[in-house]
Amino acid sequence: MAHGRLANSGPASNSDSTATILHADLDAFYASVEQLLDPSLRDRPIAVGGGVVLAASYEARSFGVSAGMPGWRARQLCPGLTFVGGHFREYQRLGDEVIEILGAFTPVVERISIDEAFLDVAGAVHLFGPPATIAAAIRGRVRGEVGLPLSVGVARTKHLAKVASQVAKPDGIVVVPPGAEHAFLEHLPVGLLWGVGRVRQAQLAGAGIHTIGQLAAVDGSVLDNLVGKGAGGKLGALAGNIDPRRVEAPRAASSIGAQAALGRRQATTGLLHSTLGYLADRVAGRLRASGRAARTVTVRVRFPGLRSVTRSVTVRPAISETLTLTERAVELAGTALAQHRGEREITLLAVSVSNLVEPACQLELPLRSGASRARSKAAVGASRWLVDRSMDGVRAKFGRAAVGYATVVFSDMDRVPEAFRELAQHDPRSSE
DNA sequence: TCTGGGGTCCTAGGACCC
DNA sequence: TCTGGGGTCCTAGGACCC
Repeated sequence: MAHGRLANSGPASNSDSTATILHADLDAFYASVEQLLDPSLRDRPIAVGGGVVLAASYEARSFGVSAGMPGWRARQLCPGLTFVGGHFREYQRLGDEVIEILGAFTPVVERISIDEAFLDVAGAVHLFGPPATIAAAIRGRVRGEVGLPLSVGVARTKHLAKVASQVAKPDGIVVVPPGAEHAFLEHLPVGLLWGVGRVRQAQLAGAGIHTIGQLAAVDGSVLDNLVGKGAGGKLGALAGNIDPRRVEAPRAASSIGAQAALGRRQATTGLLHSTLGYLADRVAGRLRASGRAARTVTVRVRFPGLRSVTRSVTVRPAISETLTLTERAVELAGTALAQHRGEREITLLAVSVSNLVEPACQLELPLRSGASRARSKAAVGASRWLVDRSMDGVRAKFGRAAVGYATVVFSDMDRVPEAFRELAQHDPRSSE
């Protein structure tokens, strides 16, 4: 690193310009947990996953193996690679333990995924010392009590703290003292900025922009033309270190979805019904558990070659009934497929709901005389909702498999471990 | 032989309203 | 007769994040 590791930020002042934002990020989390659980895997190139690499140990990364890579490609790059199945419940448990340790230093913790969180330690320096000292103490406790390597970035803003923790990896601390921000960022690659992925990195590289310093020097309108207006403004602010976001409590999710990879399959009516039924069942269940209903339903159909289309519909009243969601999803998938008749096979189906609202009172059953179509529709909705609620209750006691709609119970969609689906939801509120 | 599951945010065009 | 401007909502797609 051009700027090395700034292990010391000097004595902390109590002024507003002190860097008190920490970003704590577990290193190669899934892979590190596997190496923790099975000592024979330590110091060896391993990957969690199978068809796709979910996480790679640093030993594997040195061969070029990285998360998201197809399994066959990873084996090509690293012939000695060991694949491990994945202990998803352990990931959740150990991730929670780490977050608990963070909470011992400050209540201002914003968990943003299973393995990383922001902290603002402004109110904790009197108890625990300067931020750099707190960062070191956190790392020590996580290493000692949980057994996992954690990297920490310390800076004045969240975004900068996150960049710093990436620079600190593996297993390090980087402190960016106030005033040193521009020097710190100048020679770092643009890809370290939040919001710069493969595509934008390539766009920027095409314009000769490789470092954050170069990006900060670019005129705003030029940047807008390069990567689009919204992204351009954001990137400019980030590169120029104007980033006022605070550490905050997690919000409720604004969408809920589920998907299932199918391999290559003929899009038969039977496949559509069973798969969409299964997915709608998962989504609607979580929707009801959150006490909300959805106005917008979206279905995604993916074809070979990762080409995908989405179809969505916005309805009123909002829905949370499994069968109603299934019907909308089947209709949408039908529309999408009718518009892509050339496609013989599909590789994935996804159902998601958004536009989430507080449900209207579900128990008003308009069952009096002369049921109009609207009224009978409402009655169907209400009775479906009651059936769903009683199934939710049974499942809460006896597990998902205890009861369900026939197409769902008999579908073969549980190839993906339930624990992985639960983990992927990573709803930060669930582990308070 | 391009793969897993779960999300967020942004854009652009069109419908529709005043 | 069809011109102005502004706003909201909806749909489809895409980049990005873990």
